[in-house]
Amino acid sequence: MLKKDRFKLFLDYFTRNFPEPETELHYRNPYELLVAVILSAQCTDKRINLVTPLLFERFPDPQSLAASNVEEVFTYIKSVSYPNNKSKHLIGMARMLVEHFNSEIPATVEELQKLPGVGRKTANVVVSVVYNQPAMAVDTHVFRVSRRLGLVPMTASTPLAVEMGLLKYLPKFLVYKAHHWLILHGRYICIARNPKCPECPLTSFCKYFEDNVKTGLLQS
DNA sequence: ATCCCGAGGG
DNA sequence: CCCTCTGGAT
Repeated sequence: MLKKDRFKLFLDYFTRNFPEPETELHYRNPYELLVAVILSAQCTDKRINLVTPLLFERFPDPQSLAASNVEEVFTYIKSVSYPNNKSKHLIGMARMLVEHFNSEIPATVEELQKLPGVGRKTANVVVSVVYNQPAMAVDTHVFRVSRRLGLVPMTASTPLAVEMGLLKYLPKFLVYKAHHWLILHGRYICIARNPKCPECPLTSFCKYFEDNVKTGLLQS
């Protein structure tokens, strides 16, 4: 099956069933989104939403965060994954924002990636959500699901390669939604181990299903 | 036990 | 490329 057709079937299904997917992270401005996304690595959005209200009350802007220290920030985020690393990242990020970016959140992936704790995935989420750019953030779900479905070639072995492969076929106005759709599918159906192929609505065009399950080599 | 919308360092 | 960071929910 041609990639173009796989994309069409994928987009049609989710457009019909999940027309308006949204970020579950709570935020009120670009600064808060950036902080929330940095915290969200290897952690559920619900857990992040539990700690950000107090965190944002104490540190409402980059200046207040930059003036603090890792020990204090740690006390606010100790219940999320990697609180030590993330405290350092948040302080370093805030200080760079104040010193080099006039305390404003950069609008390009390149500039965002200069910030401590901000990799390509986080940068893509920020420009996508805050600045409405057609950027595809490739996390573990997007990476795995895109490859299984056959939306990108198996030779796309890095997040960047998957990102480029997806952008090549996705209409710009659907990039943001496709990101959430791939995550939804990866979280609830196309899970990492023992994907729930029997309940999957996309097996008619899924490459993983075609290559593994359909032939009977894998049972799930 | 396994998984959560990763990033930095070696 | 691999390793480490590291808490909570299920």
